[in-house]
Amino acid sequence: MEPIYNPHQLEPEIQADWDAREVYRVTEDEDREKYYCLAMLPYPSGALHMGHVRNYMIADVIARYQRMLGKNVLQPMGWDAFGLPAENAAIKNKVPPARWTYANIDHMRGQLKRLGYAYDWSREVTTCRPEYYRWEQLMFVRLFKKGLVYRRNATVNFDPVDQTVLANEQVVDGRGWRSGALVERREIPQWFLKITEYAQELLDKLDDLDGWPDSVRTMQRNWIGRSEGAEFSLDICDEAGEVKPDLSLEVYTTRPDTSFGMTYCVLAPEHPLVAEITTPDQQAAVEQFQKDAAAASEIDRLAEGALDKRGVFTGAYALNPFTRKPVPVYLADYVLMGYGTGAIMAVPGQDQRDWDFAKAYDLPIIRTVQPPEDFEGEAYTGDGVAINSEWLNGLEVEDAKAKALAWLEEQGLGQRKVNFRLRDWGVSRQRYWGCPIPMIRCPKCGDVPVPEDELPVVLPEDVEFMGVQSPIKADPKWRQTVCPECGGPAERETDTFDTFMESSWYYARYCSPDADAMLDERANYWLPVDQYVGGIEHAILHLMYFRFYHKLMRDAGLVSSDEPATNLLCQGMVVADTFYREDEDGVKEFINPQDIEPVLDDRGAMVGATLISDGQPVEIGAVEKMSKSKNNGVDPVHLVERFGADTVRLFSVSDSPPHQSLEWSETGVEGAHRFLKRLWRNVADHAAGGAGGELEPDALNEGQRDLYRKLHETLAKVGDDLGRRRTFNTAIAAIMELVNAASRHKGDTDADRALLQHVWEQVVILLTPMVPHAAQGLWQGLGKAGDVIDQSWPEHDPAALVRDELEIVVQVNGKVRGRIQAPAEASREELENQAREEPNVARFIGDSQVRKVIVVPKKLVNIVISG
RNA sequence: GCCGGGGUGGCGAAAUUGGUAGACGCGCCGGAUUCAAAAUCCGGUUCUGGCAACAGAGUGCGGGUUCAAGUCCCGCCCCCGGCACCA
Repeated sequence: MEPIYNPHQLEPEIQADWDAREVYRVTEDEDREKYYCLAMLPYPSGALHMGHVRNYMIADVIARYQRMLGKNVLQPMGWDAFGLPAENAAIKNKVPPARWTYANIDHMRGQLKRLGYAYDWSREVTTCRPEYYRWEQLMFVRLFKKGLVYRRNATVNFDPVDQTVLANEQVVDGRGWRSGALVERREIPQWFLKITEYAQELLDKLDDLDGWPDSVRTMQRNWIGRSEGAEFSLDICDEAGEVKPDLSLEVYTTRPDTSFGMTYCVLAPEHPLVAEITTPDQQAAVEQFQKDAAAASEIDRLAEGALDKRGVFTGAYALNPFTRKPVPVYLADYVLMGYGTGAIMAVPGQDQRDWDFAKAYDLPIIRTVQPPEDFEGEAYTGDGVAINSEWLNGLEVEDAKAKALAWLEEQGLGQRKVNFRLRDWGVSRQRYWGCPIPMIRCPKCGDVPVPEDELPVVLPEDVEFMGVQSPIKADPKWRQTVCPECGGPAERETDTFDTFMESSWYYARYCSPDADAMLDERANYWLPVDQYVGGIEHAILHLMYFRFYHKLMRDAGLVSSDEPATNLLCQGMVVADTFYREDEDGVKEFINPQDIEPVLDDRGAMVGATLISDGQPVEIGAVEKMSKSKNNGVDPVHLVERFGADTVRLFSVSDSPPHQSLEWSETGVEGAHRFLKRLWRNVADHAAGGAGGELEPDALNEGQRDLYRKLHETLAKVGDDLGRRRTFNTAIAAIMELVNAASRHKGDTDADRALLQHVWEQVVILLTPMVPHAAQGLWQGLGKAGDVIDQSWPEHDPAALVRDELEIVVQVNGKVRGRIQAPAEASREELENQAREEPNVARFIGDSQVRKVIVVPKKLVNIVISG
C-alpha cells in the first residue's frame, strides 16, 4: 500500500474501473427492495458550481448508504436542456443554441464523472432531444382530447423595438434587456393546462407527504389557497332601488355572515359588466390607476398598508338582497378579475381593504360583528357575535355564516362555493429553444392537434439564431402545413413549451429511458422516488407541476402511485464571504476571496482584509450565496485538481447539515484534506505492521475494550445520522472521533493488531458514502478484495456498548460540583451515598440541610440543599 | 401584514426524549521536529478572576414553570426565506 495519500493517481484509476465494469448500472429486480434516489437535474449552463457539487453529494451519500444496506439503488442523472440561457449565449457567441447546449452537456458530464457520483449513466436523459420530448407532445395531444388543455388570451411582455415577446427575466426595470425600450403588455392566445382540476387533490395529498419539509408543504398549501364561501347574485338598480331588468352582479365572499354590513360593491376593471354600466371616462380613470399601480416601485408595494385604494363610482347601484337596500357600485383595481367572480360585496366593518376604500371615499361603515370593548379605528376580522344583522343577531361567526348561506340557497340567490388561488398553468412560451407545441391552427376547423402518428414535431437545431425572432416563427415554411381534419391549408403553432414541462416527468423517464412509449412497466418498479433532493427555490412551481404531472400520468394509466416522491430534502445554499472596493461613484468592485489575505486579531478573529496583489485593505461585505455578481464563487474543478474529488466531497457535507447553508472555507477544505491524509497514513502504518489474527471480542483487555466500545458507539451513531437524521456533518464528526481514538490506541500485540484491523475496516466502510475513492484504496490496502461499496453496512452490537463503570455527574442545587465513577448497576442509595462523599460536593453541602435528592440512574445525582 | 425557519465561543457548528453547554472541524497560542520554512506531531483554547485547585458569569432580550431549561410556557427584539389587495 502507498504510504502517502495520493488522490490524483488513485481517483482516476478507480473511476476508470467503475466505468469499465459499470458498477453503478442497475436493472429491475423484483426480489430486491428498490430505492430510487434522485437529485434535481441541472440546466447545462456550462460548468458545475459548488451548489451543484453539494446538491449531488447529498444525494450520492444517501444513494451509496442505501446500496450498502442491500437495496437495489437507482441514481440517474440528466439534463434540463431547453431554456433561455442557450438563446442568450447564441446571440453572444453566434452559435446555435443546440450546439452550445450539447457542448456544455459533454463538458459537465465529464466534471460530474470526475467527482465520482454513483450514477447509472446508461439512463441519462437529455430533454431537448426529440426522443425525449416526443412523449411530452403525445401527452399534450391526449390531454387536449381529454379536455385538460385549452387556449385563451393571456398577457405577455412585448418589446416594441425588437418586436418580440420577453420572458420576465428579460425585463429589467420595465425595459427590454437588449433594446432598452419600455415594455408593453399585450394579450395573445396561449395554451393552458387545467391544473385547477387537480387543486383539491394537490391540496389533500400534502397531508400524506410527511417525508416532505413542512415549509414546502405550507408554501404549497398557501399557493393553492383554498377558501370556502358563498357566491350570490345582486340585482342592478338605480339610486331609489328600482331594479333594472337583465342586469345582475355575481359576488363571491367568504363572509356571508357580514352581508348586512355591505355598504357598496366593487367591480374589477376587466369585469364584463363594466361595459354596460360605466362611461368611457370612468374606465379611462381606472386604467390610469392600474398604470400607476404597475409603475409603483417595489418599495411602495412593500410599504405598510400596501397601495392606496383608488376607484370611481359607476353611477349604478346594486340591491343588497339581505337589507333590500341599494348600495353604490364602484370600479377599482383592488379587486382582481382572476379570482372569484371579479366582483365583491364590500363590508368595510369587517374587511380592512374595504375599510381603507370606504375611508378614502367617505362610504358608510356598519359593524356586523361585535368587536372587543376598546376596539376601534379599523376593520374587525375576529370572532364575535353578529350585530346590526336582523335575523343573524346574536349568532357566532360560524353559525351566522351557515344560516346566511342557507338563506341564500333557499331564496335561490346563490350557493356554497369553494375557490382556489391556484391558476391554470400557462405553458406557451414565445421562444425558439423549447419543445414545439404540437398544435395546428386551421381557419376552418380551429385548433387541431398534430396527429399522433406524425409526432414528434421536431425543432430544427441547425438554425441561424439572431435573437430577435424565433427561427421557427421567422420561417414561413416551417409554419406551413395542412389541417389534419379538412386537408386545407393551416399553420403550426410556433410557440414552445415552458421548460417546466420537461422537468415535470424526467424522473419517470429515467426508469425506462429507452421505452418506445412515454413510460413502460419499469416505471412502476422504481416509482415513487424514495428520496428527492433539490433546492428550496423549487418549493412551489417545479414541485407543484411535478406532482400534477404525476397525477396526469396516473390518470393516463402510466403510473400506479399518486405522488411522485415520498421524501424530499431541500439543501441549503453554498455561501461565502464577500470583499469589495468602492470607487468614487460608490460602485462596488467585488474581489474573489481567494485573492484576499485576512487580518486577524490576537484571538484569530477577522478584523480586516487586504488584497494580496497590492497589500492594500479591502472592505468586508456580507456572507452571501456564491455568485458571479458578488465574485465570491470557487471553482470546484480547481479544488478537485488541488485536493482530489474526495476532499471536495467530504468538505461539502461535513461543515453543516444538508438543509442548512454551507459556509465556504478554504481552511475547512484543507482540514478535510488533512483528515484524509492522516487516515491514509494511519491505515498504511497499520497495514505495514500486519493484520494480526482473529479478533476475539470476549478476550479484550480494558484499553482494547474501550476502543471496541467506541467503534460500536460510532456504528450506532453513524447509521442513525445517515439513515434517519440525515445529518452527515455529525456522522463525519463521529467517524473522526473514532479515527482519533484508533490512532491513539496503545499496544502492538497480536490482539491489538486484530482489533485495529477490524476498526480500520469498519472506518473505511463507514466513510464509503462520503469518500468512495479513498475508501476503495484503503480497502485494498487493508488486504481486502472486491468493491467496498458492495460491503454490507455494519450493525452495532448492543452488548459492546455496555460499560461496567460510568461517570456520574453530581450537582448541588442544579450546578455541577463533581463527578464520580460508579458501577453501572449501582442502586439509587449507593449513588447518593457516593455522591455525598465526593469532596467538592461535601464542601458545598457543608452544614446545610439536604431537602431532596434526585437520582437519574446512569446520568446524574442532584442534591438540593436549603439556603 | 400573514406564513415558515433561525439567533449558542474568534469562526462553521454539536447537544436526538428537560439531565455534564460548546462534540467534531477551522482559526489562534505554546511546544517538538527542522539550518530554516512548509508539512507533520504533541499540548492549550467560552469569558472573568486565580500559579493551581477552584469560583463567578454564560446559549438574542425580559419574565415564568421545574430539583434541573439552549431545549417547555408567556411577552418582546433581530436575521433569513416564502407569499402579498385572492374578498
